[in-house]
Order: sequence, then C-alpha cells, then structure tokens
Amino acid sequence: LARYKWMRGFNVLHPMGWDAFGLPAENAAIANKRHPREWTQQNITAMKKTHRRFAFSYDWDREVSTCEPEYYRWNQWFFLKMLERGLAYRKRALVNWCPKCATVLANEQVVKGCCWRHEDTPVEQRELEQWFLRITSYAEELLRDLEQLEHWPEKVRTMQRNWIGRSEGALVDFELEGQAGPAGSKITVFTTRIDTIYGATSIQLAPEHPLVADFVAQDRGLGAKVEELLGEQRKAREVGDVGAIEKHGIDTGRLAINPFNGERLPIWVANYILMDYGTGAIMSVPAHDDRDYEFAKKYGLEIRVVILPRREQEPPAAGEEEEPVLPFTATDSLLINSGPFNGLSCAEAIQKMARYAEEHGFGKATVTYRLKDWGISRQRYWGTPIPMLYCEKCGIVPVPEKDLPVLLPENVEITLAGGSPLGRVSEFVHAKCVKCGGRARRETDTMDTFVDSSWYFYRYTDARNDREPFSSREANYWFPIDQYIGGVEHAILHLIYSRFWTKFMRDLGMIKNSEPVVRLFTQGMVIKDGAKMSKSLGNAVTPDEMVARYGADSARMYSLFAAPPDRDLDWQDAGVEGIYRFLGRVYRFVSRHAAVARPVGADIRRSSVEPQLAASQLSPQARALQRKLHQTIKRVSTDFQGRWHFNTSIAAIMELVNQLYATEEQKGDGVPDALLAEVQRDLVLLMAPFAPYLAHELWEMLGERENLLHAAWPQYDPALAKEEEIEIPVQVNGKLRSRIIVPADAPEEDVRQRALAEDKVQQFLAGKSLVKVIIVPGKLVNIVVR
RNA sequence: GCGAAAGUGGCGGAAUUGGCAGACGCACCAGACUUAGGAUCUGGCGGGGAAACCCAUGGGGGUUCGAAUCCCCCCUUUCGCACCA
Repeated sequence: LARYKWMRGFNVLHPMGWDAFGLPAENAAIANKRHPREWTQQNITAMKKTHRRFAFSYDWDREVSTCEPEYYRWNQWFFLKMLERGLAYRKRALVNWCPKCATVLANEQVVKGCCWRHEDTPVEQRELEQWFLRITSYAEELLRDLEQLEHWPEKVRTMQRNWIGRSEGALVDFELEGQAGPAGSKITVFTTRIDTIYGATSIQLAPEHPLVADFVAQDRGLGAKVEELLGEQRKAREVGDVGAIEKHGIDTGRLAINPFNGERLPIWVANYILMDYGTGAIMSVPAHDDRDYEFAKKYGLEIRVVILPRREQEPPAAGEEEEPVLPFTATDSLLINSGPFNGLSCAEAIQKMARYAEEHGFGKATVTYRLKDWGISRQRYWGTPIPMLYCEKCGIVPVPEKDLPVLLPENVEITLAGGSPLGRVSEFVHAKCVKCGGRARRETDTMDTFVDSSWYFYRYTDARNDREPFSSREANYWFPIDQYIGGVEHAILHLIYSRFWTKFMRDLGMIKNSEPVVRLFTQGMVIKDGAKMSKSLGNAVTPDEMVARYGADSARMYSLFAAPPDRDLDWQDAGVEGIYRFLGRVYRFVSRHAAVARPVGADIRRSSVEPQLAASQLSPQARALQRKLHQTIKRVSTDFQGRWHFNTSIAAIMELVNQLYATEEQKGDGVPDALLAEVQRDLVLLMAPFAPYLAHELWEMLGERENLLHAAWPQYDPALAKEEEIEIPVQVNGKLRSRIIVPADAPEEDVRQRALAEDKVQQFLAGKSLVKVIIVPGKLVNIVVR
C-alpha cells in the first residue's frame, strides 16, 4: 500500500514524513497478534527498502513511530494535561461497539450505523465506563475557525460544520406536578422555537431520561412499555436509520407546568426522542413542527396554532385562508394566542421570550452542538495504555508524570474473547496505588489510535526529544503545515481530532498556531469494477502484480495519467499496458540517439546543455522540435506548481515523444546533435518524477555522471516556446468556415484582410451584408453577416 | 427531504479566463516490416452524408458575434447530512 500511495505521487510531495501507515486493521486478531512496535518496525523496513530505491527527499533521521515508548509517554503526558484541565473525564455511557473489532468506537467512527472499518458490521450499543476527551469545549472555535481555512475543500468544511452541528435555542424549565423523585422536580427542554411555546400541548421525554426512571419507580406498569420504546430506538440506531423509526409513545399520566401560561401539559415518553441531543426532553408543538404534528395526529393530542403567516397587522382579505396549512414551520411570521407576545415576529419573540424566561428564572438562551465528546477507550492490545490506576481506597488515581510511560506488556495471550486483552495480564493489572501504596488495579483499556495521529506531525519536527513532546521552537518554525494530503474519509475523523489537539496544545503554550494545516488536498480513491481500494478493505487493484508485470514505473505513471489526483480513478489494466508501451518508446529512442550526447564533465547544475542554440539558424523542422521542447517544459512545470493535474503533464510529454519520432522518421533532417542532446536530457528530467527507474537508467545512458536527483529542473525560454506562425480559425456567424495561417504578431488589420479574402468566407458573404468582424488576437476571427 | 459535486466519442479523460469540442491514452480498423505477430513503425477513428454541408458536450429554454464553460427549469449519478427538537 505504501508503494501504491507513492505511485499516486503523494508521499513524494510530502516534505515531512509518512503517515502513521499500516495499522493492522483487518481484525482484532491480526491487530493483536504482535507487539505494535514489532509490526511497525517491519513496515518501516519495508518502506525504507521501497523508498531508498525511489528516494527523492526523505529525511530518515526524523523517523517517528507512534508505538515507540517515547510516543506512548507523550500521549500519556497529554492525557494527564487534559485531566488536569478537566478535559479528560470518565463516565458510564452508552457507547458504540463493533463486534468484529471487539472494541468501542467513537461517534465519528460509526458510518451509517456500521463500523468505519467494517462497513457490513452494524455497531451495537453497550453501556460501559469510558474515558472521554472534552472536544466539545472547543466546538465553538472548531466551527468558527473553519471560516479561515480557505484553502481547504469546501466539502470538508461543510462536513465539519454539519458534524459540529451548532444550534441556537433556549432552555426552558417545566415544573413537575405531583411527587418528585431523585431526578428532581423539573423538566428542562431544549427548543429552537421558544416563540411557539404557547402552542405546546405535551412534553416528550427520551426513554433514557432520568425522570422516566422516577416515574417507573412510582408506576411499575410503565417499566415494560418504556423498555419497549428504548428497544425500538436502539434497534433503529443499530440499523443506522433513526429517521425512519415509526413514532411511538406512551402517556405517563404525569403533568408538567408551562411556565409561560401555567398550563398543565401531559408528559409522554417517546421512542424518537434522543437522550444524547439537547436535554433529552422536548416541548411538543404540533401546529408548528413536522414531527410533533405527526405524533399528535397519531395519538389525538391537541393542536394549537400560535403562528400565522405575516399579514402586516391587517385582517386577511376575503377568501384568504385564516389558518395556515399545518404543520406551519416558517419563521417569517407573527405570533397569536401567545398572551403578551401576540403580534411579535418570530425572530423578535425568540429573543424576547428567552430573555423573559431568564428574568423569571425558568430558562435562558443557549447553544447546543451535535458534536459529542470523544470517547477514546479501546479494548485492544494495540494503542497507548491509558495511564490511570483504580485504588480500592483512593479511587481513580492518575499515574504521575515521572512514572511515564506506562508500556504495553510484551507477552500477551491474544484471543478474541471480550474485554481488554491487557485485563488478562495480571502483572500489568496489579499495581500499587501511588497515593497510599495499597492495592490498585491498572486501567486496561488503551487509547484510540486517532490520538496518535492527532499530533504525530508535530513530533516529526523534533523526533528525538526526550524531555517534551517537541520543542516549541522547532514546531513554531515548521508549523502550520503548508500542504496536507489525504482522503476525504478523514474529514470528520483525523481532520477534526487534529484540529482539536492543535488548539489544546496552543492553550498549553506549546505552539502559536491555532490550526495545523493551511492547505488541504483530498485525493480521489482508486475504484476497480466498482470496488474501492483502501487500507482496511484491501486492495481492489494489486500493485504487486502490476509491478511484477509492467514495473513500478508503468504502474505509477498510469495511476497519475488515468485521472487528475483529486478525482476518483477508474482503474483499467489495459491502461497500464499503454504506459508500458510509451516507456518502451522512450527507451528505444534514447537507446538509438544517446551517442549524440556525451557531455563529459558537463555542469550538472546548469539547466540545459545548449541553451543558446539560435532559433534563427535552425531548419524549420529543428525549430519545431525546439519549440515543442520548451512548450512541454512549460506545461509540465506549471502543472506541478498549480493544479497537480499530472495527467496533462504526462500527455504533454507523450506529445513531445511523438514529435521526436516524427522528426526521426524524416531522417532527422537538419536537427543538430546539440539540440537532440538537449531534448533527450530534458525529456529524461521531465519524466523523472513519473518514471524514476527509467529516468535514472536513461540518464546514465546519456553519459551523465552525477546523480539525476541533483540535476536542476529544466527551464523553458518563453521566446523559444513561442510560435512564429499561428493558425487562426475563421468563423462566419460563429461557425467555423476556414483557417488562415498568419505570423504570430500580425497586426489586426492584416488578419482581418486575410480572413475576408478567404474563398470560403467570400462564399458565405455573397448576397449578405457585413455587420462586423470580431478579432480575438491570436485566437480567432468571427465575421458577422446578415 | 436538505446540501454539495458531477454528467463530454465504444472507454479513461483534454479544453486554466466564454473563442477551432474530443489533446493524450485505451479499444477498434487499415497499411508497412515480417516465417509469424499478442512485437514495432505509419495512418485512420463522434454521428449523418457521395459531396457541399448538417448534427453533436444529460434534456429544454435564455444571455452573447460566439456557450461544454454564464443564467433559469428539469433529469440522472455520486458523495455528505437527515426525527438534532
């Protein structure tokens, strides 16, 4: 895979290092078979072997692996820093569980109800004690700063915006009538439409709402029905289609008081209310909310209109509907039936009513996010141990900084049995409490490996540092990253975690930047017969086979030629063969003509062998070749600097080679050796990024002594790239009728005369009157007649 | 349902700003060289037509001297979001 990624041409453009690649993702069994360090070492060795051969600009001294003890230490150190600042906490929660991975997943790691690595495996919901990182305390900033990431794809920014899901609204307390239980005596609802509160006709609670437990305690009959609702909701979640759930609810028989008008509203429990959004409780306003309307219709609840389409205070005209069509959810309207708030616009009412609630102590304006805290506990062998102890006497005790790192034990019996693999290693589990010296149990969960990837690139700047994660001086020199490359699949995973981590490190005073990455480029995926190629799902295309058959150059060059890198690539084996043929064509040409170019002792740092070949002294054919060369250098160079559309770069090189063959066919008439030598030399340099093996071999064949990698990139001369004569299409009324060949710098009047003089043009002019002649210099002539 | 991106020959794709639609490659056809060709080289290759010419960038309108490109409506595909209160 590493080779493949390289073939796509991305790693070579990455100045700092490689991705935390090769995490064994297939399944927990494979993942846990070996010590992560061993696994990674193996990968690094393989990478080095591959990259030495291809090597461009890697700095091997900076090697970092996220499973080195030093890396564990700093992960753990960061964790303790978060703990100190209240950003890491432990709670019992319903979490996503992938049965294949045998581990917990964060919300971000669930795709359509399935594990992000096993798209065919629905996640289950389990209740577990877990460690969480409070990414939500950065929600506002993570959202706001998206605005300044102007060099990120809009798509990724939108996805993050949606994921954070900011929503402005209000909290309102409804007092409970009757006996209160341990969960308290009021229900707090979250609403974005406080302006409709006079239309509320019931309260709906999530089945897991704490108050529901109180109700059940007081009314045994309720319990079973609530369980049923909860079951329906969990099932819908596992299927990943909460939206399609059929709404069900039960009346608890209890009442709550609307603080605005003192009305008593029935309290229901419903299967479509989610405990983990807002407060897990809503006020139901059937007239002005689609879902509430559907629910009220089903159960015959009262529907009360409190918003009317705006009518500028005037009575409706004759025949105009008095009542809006329900449910009426527009907000550019007026309040009615709302006591003192009648006649206000919705927007006004939202403000005033929230303020009113706050003044009277039963509510306030607030902001809610869809983003939830990041659950990082994983029940795997792979990962950084969470540095915590559970003491029988002292409770939860962090491992002190001086005792870090807590390392993974070496010899672990790996099975797919439930629970953390570390839990079965008694030497690891049994520990002494650092506070009281008594018996303590070590945390046996490890951290999500996304923790590793959240800051690995900072470590690259100072990989050998054993006193701190990295020095601020180094990091501030290098950061933020100018150009980051990866797939869109990390839009709300890695790319949001690492933004969070960066902001946290900034708040620790370690770095100055608030964002890790200035420019983000998301490359397309490789698709073969509809199947996509990925680390976790395996290779739809087997690079090794392609490499064995056609060589790495062909396979790599094809992958760049077949589509621009930001688009998905539809892999076709026949295409690789085409490139293979092209490379053969280049090889054969240079083999035949290498003898003209043996610049013994030539200065390798000069951009060309013979830059001063006077254009005027060349035969037309030689001049054409020279022009083509300079045009090609120009095209390839600008593609590298601009859009990275290497497919067109390669097409340009192919055109140059085609022209070389055409020239050769005509017996090379009048092409001086010096020119041919220059063309071949530059051709090899242009090809080097795409076909390095071949380029190196041809380079030697041309008699070059020094390493190709040290040679300067060829330069083009705009004057030599320029055409002396150009062909200009001549249109009549926008239709192509003729072409004329004129000197490139011909004055407009000449072009006009030539165009009008054309026979074809005259034919179309006959019997009509000339309206005007449009001349786009160097491009075209359009003659308008009527 | 909401949002975004895309739709160009038999196929992958070119056309950076409104200016020759189809670069480059694959596939296919023909020729050359050959004992042979699944090698190589050369040529052809959007559709219709004998030709002149006409038609063609998902469909329909529009702006313009001129539209694959800009605007409006519609269709299709892909991706993201979706009882988020």
